[in-house]
Amino acid sequence: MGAPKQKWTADEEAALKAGVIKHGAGKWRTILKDPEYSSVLYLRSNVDLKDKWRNMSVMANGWSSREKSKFAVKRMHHVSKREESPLPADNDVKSDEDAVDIKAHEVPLMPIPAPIRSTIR
Amino acid sequence: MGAPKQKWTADEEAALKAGVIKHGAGKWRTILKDPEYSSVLYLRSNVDLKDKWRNMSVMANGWSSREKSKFAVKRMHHVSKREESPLPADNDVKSDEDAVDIKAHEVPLMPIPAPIRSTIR
DNA sequence: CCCTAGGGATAGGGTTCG
DNA sequence: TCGAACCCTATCCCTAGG
Repeated sequence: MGAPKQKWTADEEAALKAGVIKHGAGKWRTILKDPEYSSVLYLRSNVDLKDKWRNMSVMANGWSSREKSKFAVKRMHHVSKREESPLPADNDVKSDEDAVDIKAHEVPLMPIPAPIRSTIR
Repeated sequence: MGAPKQKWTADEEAALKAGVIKHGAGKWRTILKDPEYSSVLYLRSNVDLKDKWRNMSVMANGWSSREKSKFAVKRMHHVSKREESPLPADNDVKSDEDAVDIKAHEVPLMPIPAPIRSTIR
């Protein structure tokens, strides 16, 4: 196994971000073929770009973290949810009231030239 | 309180091992859906199988309880920038250094039928 | 056939509990 | 303190649709 998992480097993320700004989100193959970024992203496939962008977008949305202060931690183990319950009655109250601190990204994570996508699939 | 942690039984371990022999390591979902093992492993998730296999593998790898180098694990967050140079001279040539000297087990711990990892990413 | 979007599975690090 | 069991999620895989 040469590369079990290729972690994205900061350079690659920057190149992807720049590529999206230049060509637009969704134009993965175009970004990949741009000689400006191909030198950095040549290890990645168009699908990789898509996946990474999805992940970055999710992170930007809500950090939804679990790193709470030691206070107000009601994260205790519950009863066994093993036992194969057909009903997902698993109501885990996360109740995050944390203030989502914006990372102050100089680049908006979803520029998207023109999302002609009106109909939600 | 109930069962915070479900210890693996010998039956489950045997089923897991058999499943890996039959379907290959990494095919956790496939093993789980195999009716041959689902009767034993139905309490486990595919992630559980993966985790357990990891533990078993670690055990098999030569575990010296001896006083070895305990230099520890000063693992600071060091951004492993295995950055690729503009010259594609580096092709991730990771030779297998694993001298898998499995002798104590009749079952190889990594059979892996066929990693379809052929296409360069 | 190639590409993209999306869902789902896997790998590996981190955390918790005994 | 350490390890087994469990959690989190970035990355990878598979497939439908265009």
